[in-house]
Amino acid sequence: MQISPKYNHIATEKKWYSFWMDNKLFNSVPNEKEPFTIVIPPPNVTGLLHMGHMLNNTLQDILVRRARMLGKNACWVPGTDHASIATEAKVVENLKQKGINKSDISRDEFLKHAWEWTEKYGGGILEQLKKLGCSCDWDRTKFTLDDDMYESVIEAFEILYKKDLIYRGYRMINWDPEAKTTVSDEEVNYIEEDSSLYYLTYSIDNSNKELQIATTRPETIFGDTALCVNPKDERYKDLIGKQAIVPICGRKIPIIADSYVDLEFGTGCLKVTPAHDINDYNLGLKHNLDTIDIFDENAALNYNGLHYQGKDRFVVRKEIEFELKSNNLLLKKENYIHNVGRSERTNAVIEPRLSKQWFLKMNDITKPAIENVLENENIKFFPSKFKSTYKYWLENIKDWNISRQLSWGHQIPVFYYGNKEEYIVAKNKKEALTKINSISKIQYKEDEIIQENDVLDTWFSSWLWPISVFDGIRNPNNKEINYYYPTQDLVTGPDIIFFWVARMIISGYEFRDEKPFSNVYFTGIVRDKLRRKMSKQLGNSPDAIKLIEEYGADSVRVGLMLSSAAGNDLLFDESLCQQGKNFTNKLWNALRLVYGWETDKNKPQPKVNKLALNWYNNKFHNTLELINKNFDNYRISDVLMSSYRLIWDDFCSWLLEIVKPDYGEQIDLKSKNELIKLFENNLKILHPFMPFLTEEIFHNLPDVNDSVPLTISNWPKIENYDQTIVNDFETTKEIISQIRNYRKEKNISFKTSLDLYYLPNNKPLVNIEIIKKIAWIKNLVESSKDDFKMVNSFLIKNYEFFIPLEEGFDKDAEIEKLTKELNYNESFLKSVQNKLKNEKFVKNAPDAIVNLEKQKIVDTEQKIKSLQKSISELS
RNA sequence: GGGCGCUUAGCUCAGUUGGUUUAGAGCACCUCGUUUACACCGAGGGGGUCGGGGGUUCGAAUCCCUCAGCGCCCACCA
Repeated sequence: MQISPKYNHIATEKKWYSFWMDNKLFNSVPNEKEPFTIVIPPPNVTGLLHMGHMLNNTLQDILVRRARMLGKNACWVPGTDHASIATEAKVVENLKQKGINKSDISRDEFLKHAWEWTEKYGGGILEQLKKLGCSCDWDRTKFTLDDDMYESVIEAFEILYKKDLIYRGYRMINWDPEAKTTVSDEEVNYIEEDSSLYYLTYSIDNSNKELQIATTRPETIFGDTALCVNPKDERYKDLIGKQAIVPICGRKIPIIADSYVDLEFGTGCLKVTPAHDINDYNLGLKHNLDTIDIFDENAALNYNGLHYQGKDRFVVRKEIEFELKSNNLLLKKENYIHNVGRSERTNAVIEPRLSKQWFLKMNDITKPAIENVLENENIKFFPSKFKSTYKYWLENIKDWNISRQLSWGHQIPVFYYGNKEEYIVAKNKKEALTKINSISKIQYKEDEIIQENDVLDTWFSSWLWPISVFDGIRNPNNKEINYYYPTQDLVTGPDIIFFWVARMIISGYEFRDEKPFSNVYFTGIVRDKLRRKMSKQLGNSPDAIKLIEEYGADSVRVGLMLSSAAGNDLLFDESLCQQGKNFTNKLWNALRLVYGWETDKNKPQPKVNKLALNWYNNKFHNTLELINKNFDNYRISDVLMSSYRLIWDDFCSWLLEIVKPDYGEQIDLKSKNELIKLFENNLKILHPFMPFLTEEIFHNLPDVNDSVPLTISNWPKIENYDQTIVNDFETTKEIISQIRNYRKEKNISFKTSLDLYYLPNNKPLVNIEIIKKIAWIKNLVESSKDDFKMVNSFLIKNYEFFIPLEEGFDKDAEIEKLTKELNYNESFLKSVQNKLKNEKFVKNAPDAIVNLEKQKIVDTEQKIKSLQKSISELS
């Protein structure tokens, strides 16, 4: 059998993913082993895989695969989120195209459409994650609107309601007059727009005085319920407490004082419209003002708008400007630029609007979330800098508005009866009816009670995710939740630290009195080379699946991980995938090389091989120690880079080159067996990053025992290694580099054998056999300087080596080179000597540091001596 | 406006609680090389006064102050 010269990632990935699935290698059930659990941040059910998902899920897969190899019971729970706002928007849009208006159909009909949509487009993202190689336990796949998940959310609402943590109250929300729905703060874009500032005149009751105010919204005067000035403003002091008359409508409103008003802005006098501005609303609350709503759901004026009733607010703005002007009530109009909130979806100008909403009291339940992250580190953040963001939010936490005026989601389990202001909380209508009739004098019929129309904020189901996927809300003592909870790692973006991470921590302690996870790894945002966020509009986001198809999943994974420190943005460029692909090519060819070797069972192991293999084994465990440490600190990019260099440089460029038999020669059995073992270990540490390629190579290694697939094999155990062997080999590399450099400078072919001379007082070099083989050294001659005319010398650490000169070398250039080096060493020596002359240094610095400096002097003096000799020799 | 953070080689970033010679890596770049694993390669090389200034210290990329530039989050001035 032959190994294909090119690695076929398409066929290989398909083959191994099926193999892993068929053998249920990713499945997990509670057992006696230590659990390692990750719950996926559930992507939008109808979403498609983008670069952010790729980064995030690659990381999770790396952590899960390593945990599995460490012998833990690894369980990665996949699933999707119903994403109420986004999905409902898509469904509404789709219906619109079919000529159906959401407001014309019943809730049940709408939900039917929404489910059809979800079934048609849902779950695609999970299939894409399989292409990436994600080792989720797919039998555990959850969707936030599955019956059991739905019930968990309703149960959680009930529990919190019983604890008196949920209440109904007013809140100013963002109203999209075009879509006729509320939109969340996140869906409002504030854009700087040209506008006008109108200066209006209000007359004062029982006085001939007038007052000027500045406003961008003259059409809202119908909702005015006060004028407000700063109490320190001398101009208006005498007017405070008097009544002003609203232009056109003639209503009397109080003139109040509040330090909120900026003396410098406009006229220093503000008109207060509590129904249509959040700041005015707060002023209204503080000063007990009336609230007059002047708009209907289209943001046209209602009956409060008098003769403007039925006209759109922007039409009214123009017409009222004319009316005010003709009545001499418009003093002036200035150009003005300010931020206008527009709906992300319809681009309509958002109207702030007062509305009844449901809230969760947050202040009472955040204490453990603060203590366990900030005071003790029961939950660790990587990087830890996000702790300050987290802290700031928790310390300034506001009650959570959990209701959304949508249909797609968990319908709030509140049932109204009687005057529709009375309500109870129940799991369903039947239970609600029983409850109501047991407390009410009147006996209601089923059609006389109405369930709250609103659904819960999507995050209200997400915050329960680590608990609800194991059914820990409904059955708090079931076997699964007790085994898998708390989970170990959470991998997510810092953009949802408040929406999701903090709330999961809060809910974990609230519902289970236990953290939801031990570590949070924050990824950065994937950007393009120009640091722009990847977005559909810009079209700068590569097609994730196309990348996988072109480069292979392993190459893309490596590309993503090469430069992704926790919390750092990833500046993605396809060249990163190319680098990943080059690495797969390198590994594939290492396999091809080893695969092609013929073995001689009777050949004794050459000393060179023994030295090299022993070195690599030590180097491997030295690096493995670093890798394990970096894994523990979630320095995943560093892990990959260490592995990359270990395998490319140390394994391929050094070890394989040394052990590689000469043309026509065979390799001895012992070397080959040892090498295969080392190769296998390399594959293991790479497996979490490159699962497909490593599994494929592993099964193709000659004479390997591959009865256990790499995916469930054991992570290499650290063996004691000898640091001096590792260090000595570094010296060896340097010497070989110097010899190569010498050849290059002197234009000597690498095939030409050289003699290498060394001084008798040199310490013997352990790896001299390797130097001879790799650097093509014919003879190693112990010598004294008098023996030969020296042409070049190179000094590495404490060793001195010489190569005899050919005829006709450039003597002056050689002297110049040596003199340059001499000068450097002399000035270096001086600086070290000065340091040691400093009594304070010698007194205060630790002995180890001082000794180090002393050693520097010894070494440098020796170098200088040798350089001086060489120069005089040449002159 | 309030809060948090960043600034180290052309680019992306390490630098583990101040001390291992002259601050590291990957990529990119330059030179040479098609040798039977790999040109998706090999060998070699150049490149940084650690954003500016000041301070603490025997010693600062690392700690403090200050200035400059950049980024993110929250609020969103009528």
